[in-house]
Amino acid sequence: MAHEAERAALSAYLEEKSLKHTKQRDVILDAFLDARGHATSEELYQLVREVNPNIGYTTVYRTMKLLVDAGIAQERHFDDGIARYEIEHQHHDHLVCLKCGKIVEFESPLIEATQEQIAADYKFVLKRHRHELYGYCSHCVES
Amino acid sequence: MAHEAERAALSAYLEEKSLKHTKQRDVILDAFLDARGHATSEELYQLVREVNPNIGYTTVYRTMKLLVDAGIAQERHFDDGIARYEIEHQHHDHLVCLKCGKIVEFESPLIEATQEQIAADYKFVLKRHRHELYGYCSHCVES
DNA sequence: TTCGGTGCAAAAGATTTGCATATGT
DNA sequence: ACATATGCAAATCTTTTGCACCGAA
Repeated sequence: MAHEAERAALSAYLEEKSLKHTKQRDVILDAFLDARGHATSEELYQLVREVNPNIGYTTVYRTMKLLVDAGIAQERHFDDGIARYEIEHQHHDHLVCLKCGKIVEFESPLIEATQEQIAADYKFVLKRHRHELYGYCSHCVES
Repeated sequence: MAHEAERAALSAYLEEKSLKHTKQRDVILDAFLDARGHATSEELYQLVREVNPNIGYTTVYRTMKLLVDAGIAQERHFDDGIARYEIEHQHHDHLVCLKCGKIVEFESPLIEATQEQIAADYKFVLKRHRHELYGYCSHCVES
């Protein structure tokens, strides 16, 4: 069975908070991890229903919120205003294709450093950031 | 009367598209320009009603969409998911205070250049970007 | 047995749309 | 006159909440 690290993280969080370990939470965690990031609530709901059609929308929302609190998932809003979830990991930003919707992650230490400098200039204590580049991917530019 | 440039731009756009020049559109344009950016639809609606209480929510939304199409306004979504409008201008990004909501604009040619480089690396043709730094402003850090 | 969890339906908040009426051109 | 604009109310869309019932510990 895959996803051991995240399963363990979830179990630890549930135990710490005296919350319960349910099969719905397992199914949703699996769906989220299988989706490999950037899945919307709707997409997760569909994936989850393939495994267990009795799980409701509400539970998907509530569980994703739980995973965010547990530090396993991160919620993001791109320009369409719909929430997407990705596996929590630091220091990366996104390129989004305006035509096909493809999302590519990138990292730039230079940009990271510059952000810190800018925050310092304005006397802000930085907590997080959002950096998205929108354009057309090589495939969509040609067509 | 202020806002000549934007008024002219709106008139030109209306004429070009055979749309009509109404007093509602004037009032909303004024409210938007007076707000100096980052106003929500709700805030614009309130401002507009001070001038003319008969103007409806719908017209504010429709007119802001029109201003966006005309290239006068730009719609942005920060992390709260509510649309905010700012006067169209290039090359700037935002620092947002997580406590008091203060929004500061900044520019960084270095970051701009790096973005172009990254897009090129991934063979993306860049159209626009969003770059927001979230943290605590100097005032809120102290309290 | 006891809380927390689930699922449904209903509520909520932001934005959009249908439609009859009003108004620029 | 005619086409577009407006304002209201109702509809949408995404997400949240209330509540009775279910199930993990």
